[in-house]
Amino acid sequence: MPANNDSAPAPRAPRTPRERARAQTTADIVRLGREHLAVHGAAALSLRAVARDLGVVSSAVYRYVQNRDELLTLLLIDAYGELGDEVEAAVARVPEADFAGRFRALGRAVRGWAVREPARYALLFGSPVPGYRAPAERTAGPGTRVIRSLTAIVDAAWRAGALRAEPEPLAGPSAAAVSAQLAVDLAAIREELGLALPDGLLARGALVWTSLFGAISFEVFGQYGEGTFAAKDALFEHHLQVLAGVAGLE
Amino acid sequence: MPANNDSAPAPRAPRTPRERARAQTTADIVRLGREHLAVHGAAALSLRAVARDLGVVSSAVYRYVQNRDELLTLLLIDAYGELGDEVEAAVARVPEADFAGRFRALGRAVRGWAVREPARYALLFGSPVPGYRAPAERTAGPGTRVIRSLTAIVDAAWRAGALRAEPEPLAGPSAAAVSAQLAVDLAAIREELGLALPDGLLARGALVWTSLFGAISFEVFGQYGEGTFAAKDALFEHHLQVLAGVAGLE
DNA sequence: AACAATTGAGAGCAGTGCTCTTGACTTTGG
DNA sequence: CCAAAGTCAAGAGCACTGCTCTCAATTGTT
Repeated sequence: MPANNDSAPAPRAPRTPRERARAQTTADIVRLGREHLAVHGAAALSLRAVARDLGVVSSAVYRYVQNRDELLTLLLIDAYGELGDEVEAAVARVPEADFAGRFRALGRAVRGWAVREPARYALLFGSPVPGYRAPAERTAGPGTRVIRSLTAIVDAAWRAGALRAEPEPLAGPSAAAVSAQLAVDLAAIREELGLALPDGLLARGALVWTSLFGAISFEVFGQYGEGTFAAKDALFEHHLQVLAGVAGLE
Repeated sequence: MPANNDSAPAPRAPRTPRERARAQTTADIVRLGREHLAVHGAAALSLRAVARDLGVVSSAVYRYVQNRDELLTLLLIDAYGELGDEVEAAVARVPEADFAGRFRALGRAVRGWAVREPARYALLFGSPVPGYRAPAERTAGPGTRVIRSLTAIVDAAWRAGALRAEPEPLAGPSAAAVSAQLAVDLAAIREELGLALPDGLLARGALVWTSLFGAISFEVFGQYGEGTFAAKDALFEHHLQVLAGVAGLE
């Protein structure tokens, strides 16, 4: 698990043996929960089943985890962390100046993890689990690592003057529909992420971002149909290529 | 509910009063199920709750619906039907020759329905309900109406020679990754949908297709964050504009 | 060693999907 | 017209879920 961004009474390195044992049990619960999640899916995640696997009665688990939702939150953070680690590592493996290459590496990393961990991917990017609301204060940090990586790549390309062409400004044929609110919202995002990208490229970045996850979700969630489509790798590579162009990279 | 594409012992117009009563009760169950689905989500859909609303004991519902999965399937078909109706109507409202306009109308129709019916959208395009497998023989027909509409638009534009430019062939910079299998798969799709589009445009169509749903899913599933982003309409219009360009329309 | 905090077990409540039996009702055939 | 056949709702019951509460035992600390 990666560094969890403070906030909340962050439990630090356990000193007493009690704290050590407690941390160990909690980690075991998360580990078993992760396994159940991977096998049976989020909505079927059962605290009682985890307790059985832990060799303990169900009520005992509630000593370590407030309720089912809290376990889901722990698993959410856990998954965000693993995905973030893999994506950042994959991006770092490509030379800093190869912006399109870095983008493709990011896309492949996300897809690779998603295909390997469909249930956990569904927890992060699929339809929300009914009745569960992720606490923003705990998931916002780890949950934005991938989008930060993506925008960092595009922004670096922009600053380096390596963007293929200036895309059409936001006010184009559908100028009437483009509200001033959008410029305000984009400015807020630019501020928050410390970017230099102009509006048009920022909006295109959002499209590339959602498109990437749309393509992956279609594959992971089986919308392509069962086995009818075999060349998913090749199609995804094609999509990465086109999306890089949409972002202005290349 | 729209025409359900035969297959299965399609129950025709009920003659006897028994059949009439039975059909009425089944329709009531679907209606109540739809309401529960819209309010509480798919995974929380409870046959017992539907029975309560129907003013009947839980076991009685099993006379009309085999099990929870069957009700889910009925709701799936119901939702596909409604979405398909709305999309086709929206597309038909735009002149046949305005290909880009038809595409945008399709996108807006899908998004409008999705925002209005998030739980049902999630049932169709979100993460799969654990333990539930949609029976392909019953959902394949109604489930492909939107993609058929989309490909029909692009294909018509192609046949009319109205595609802005010939996009790069599939074998580009990432030629090595583009397998022969992809050409085979694309040919199968072209055959099945009766299209004339060349490989490159077909692949781009798939990207546009998944991108559209990626953008909508991000909005519907709340990945944008709560209220932090207000100009979703304008951003979506921008995305439609860019995606039309990706498809080769304009 | 004594104390207090922590922990696990167990019972219990309310909910779920689903099955089976039972009794009543409706439709149909002779 | 009446009985057989078909249909239906109700209820009990099983196994599962999340979660709470009490009680006893363990365990670390003083």
